Amino acid sequence: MRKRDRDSGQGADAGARSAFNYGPLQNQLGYLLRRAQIAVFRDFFAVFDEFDIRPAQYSVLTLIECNPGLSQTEICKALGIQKPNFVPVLDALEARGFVRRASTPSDRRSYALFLTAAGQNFVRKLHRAAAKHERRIIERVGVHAHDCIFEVLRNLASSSDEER
Amino acid sequence: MRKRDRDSGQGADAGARSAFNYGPLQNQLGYLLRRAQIAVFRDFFAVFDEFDIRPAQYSVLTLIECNPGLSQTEICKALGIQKPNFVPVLDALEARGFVRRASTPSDRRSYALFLTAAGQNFVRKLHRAAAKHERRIIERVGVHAHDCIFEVLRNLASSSDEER
DNA sequence: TATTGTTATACTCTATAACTATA
DNA sequence: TATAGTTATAGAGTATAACAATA
Repeated sequence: MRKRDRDSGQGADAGARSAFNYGPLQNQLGYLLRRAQIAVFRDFFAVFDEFDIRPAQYSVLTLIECNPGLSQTEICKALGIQKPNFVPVLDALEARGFVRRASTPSDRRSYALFLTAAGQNFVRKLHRAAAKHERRIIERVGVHAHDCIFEVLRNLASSSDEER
Repeated sequence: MRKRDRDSGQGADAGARSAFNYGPLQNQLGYLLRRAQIAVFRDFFAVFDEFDIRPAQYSVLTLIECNPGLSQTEICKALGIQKPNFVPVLDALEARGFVRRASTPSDRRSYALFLTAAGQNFVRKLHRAAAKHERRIIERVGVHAHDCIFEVLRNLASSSDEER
C-alpha cells in the first residue's frame, strides 16, 4: 500500500511530500537538527554495519589515534562523555584489541590511551568507510551547502563548550 | 612517536580553545550534527524548564494543534516515533489535561487526538518560549546562516522519509 | 487476514552518588 | 583535600514481539 495521500488526489503534490502540517516546528532549528541527525546516523549505521562500530566508538578511536597518550578524563572532556559512561565503551574497545590502557609512571591513578597496531589498522578502514559515507551526503546536498553548513554547525556546537 | 607535548607550558593557546586534535571528525557531518544538536537542545531545556516539557512532548502538542483529529499511528508516522513508545508520552499529556483521546465512530479501534482548551492555551505559551529560544540561536549564528542551514537540514531530514 | 492501541521487555544512552587508590 | 578511574544505579530513548478489540 502506498502512503495514503490523505488530502485527496492532487497531482500537484506529486512528490508524495508528507501530508502533515508541522506548523512552527518547520522553522525551529532544534527539531530539524534532530531529524537531520537521525537521518545521517541512519546512513552511518548502514556503512559501518560490517565493522560493528557505533558513532561514539568511532569518535573515541579517532581521538585516541590523533592524540595518543590522552587520559580517560581528557577523552571524556573532548567528546562530552561522562566518565562513568566511558568505562564500558573503553572496555569493549580494549577487549577487541584496538586500544591499550598504558599505566603512566608520573601519575599512577591515570592511564595513557593508545591504539594497538590492530587498532591503527582498523581505524584506517573506518576512515575509508566514513569518507564513503561523507561522499554520499555531499552528493545529496551539494558541495557548497556542505561547506556552508559546517561553519554554522561548528559555531553552534562550540556554544556548549563555552559554559564549562 | 611524540609523548604528550600538548601540555608543556603553553600561554600561546591563550583563548583556551580546545587543545584536542579532532582529525577527520572535524570534517564529518554526523559528528558535528550531533554536537550541534546537543548544544541547541541544551538551550531548549533551559528555556522550557519552567514548563516541564521535553522536545518530543512539544512536537507532539504542536502536531496535534496543527492537525486536530489525527490518530496515534499518524502522529507516530509524522514524528518518527514507534507506536508502543508513544503511548506513555500521550498518557502523560492526557494526565496533565492537555490532550484528549476522542473515540471515533467510524473506526472504533482508533482515537482522534485533540488539544483541550488548557492544552491550546499551554501550547501557545510554549510557542512563545520556542520563539525566544530561536531568536537566541539566530542572534548567535546570524540570520543568513540560519536561513541557509534550514534548506540543507530539511534536505537531509527528508532522506529518511523516502525509505518508508 | 490486517490494523489500532496496548503491554511487556530489552537494550542503549545518559546522569549522579559514592567508592578506591592515588596525589 | 582533591583527582582518576571505577561501580552501582536510575532515568530517558528506542526497538521488537505479541495480545485484545476491531476492521
